[in-house]
Amino acid sequence: MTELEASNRSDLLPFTQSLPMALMRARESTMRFFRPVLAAHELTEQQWRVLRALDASPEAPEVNELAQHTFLLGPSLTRILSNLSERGLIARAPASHDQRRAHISITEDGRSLVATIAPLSSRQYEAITERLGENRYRQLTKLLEEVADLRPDTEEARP
Amino acid sequence: MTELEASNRSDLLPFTQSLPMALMRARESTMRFFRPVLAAHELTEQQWRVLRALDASPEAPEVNELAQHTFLLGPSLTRILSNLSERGLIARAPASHDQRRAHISITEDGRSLVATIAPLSSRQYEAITERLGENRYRQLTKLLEEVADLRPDTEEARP
DNA sequence: GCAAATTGCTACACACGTTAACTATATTGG
DNA sequence: CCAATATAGTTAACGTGTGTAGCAATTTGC
Repeated sequence: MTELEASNRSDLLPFTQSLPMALMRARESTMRFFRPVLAAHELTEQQWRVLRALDASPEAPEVNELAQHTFLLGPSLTRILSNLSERGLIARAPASHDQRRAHISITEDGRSLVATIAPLSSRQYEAITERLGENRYRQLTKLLEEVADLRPDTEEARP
Repeated sequence: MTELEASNRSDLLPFTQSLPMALMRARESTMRFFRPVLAAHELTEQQWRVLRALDASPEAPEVNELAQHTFLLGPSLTRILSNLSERGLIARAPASHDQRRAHISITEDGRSLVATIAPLSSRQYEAITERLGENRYRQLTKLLEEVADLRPDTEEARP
């Protein structure tokens, strides 16, 4: 036991048992599998998520829709789309009936990049699943979904 | 099934089953419990981790040691310590035998802030544990530790 | 001893998460 | 019709993660 863990004046959980911390470290570990693959193609994980979503989408979605499917917030997505657009991996087309909206589509360059990275990415997933075991993997994703659905009830100050 | 999930040209997992995504969303959910508490005192989660670690430490640790215990990176910790120092919540003292090192300690103001927030934080942990059930909670933290210990084996280019 | 390598920490660049403000376009109500 | 409101998206500001580079103090190896 180290010095820092020895005392606990404030009656708090040690860090290793703190759920947010444990989640962050676990995510960090899994990302260590993927980051090298993506970095080799100058992509961040979020950029990759966007490309992957667009590649899988049969039609060009609007920004809002894309944000929901990639779990990105508007401002982040705006930046990511600017970046990907400059690199010619995606394209934007204004909606005909509503000038506020824009349809985002993946370009041929974008598609071939996805096709290049996809198998490498899959291999990393397989590596993780193997090490963890399919049972534990399924167990974990199930628990994570439950946690993701948790909401604080003390939403005071609701107008 | 939505449009984006319908097709999957690249043979990849849908987003909701991607482990890094699931971990991120789960963390996001848990943080929704704590953020209001910390925000009320102008603290970020990382700043709170540092204060909590210092409060629990019997002696003033060096920056390196503190980084390990809070799972923060050096550059991040540097910024956080500057911030907390300006606010008078921590103090730095150069090590006597090695001028590169510095010992970080929590001030009385810092301690009283921790004492104020700690019970509120604990209440949020209890809320999460209750909703999830103690069994699931333990199960989850155990799995997360296993995942956190995963390392990619394909560390090519090892000098 | 003193140059070379190492260590502890900081600075900087780039990207994302979050919140709030802002612009431009559409829609609604009187 | 036109003002008031709502919506889609962007911009701005701040803090953090990651990676790289840098500086100063210390240790090492000859």
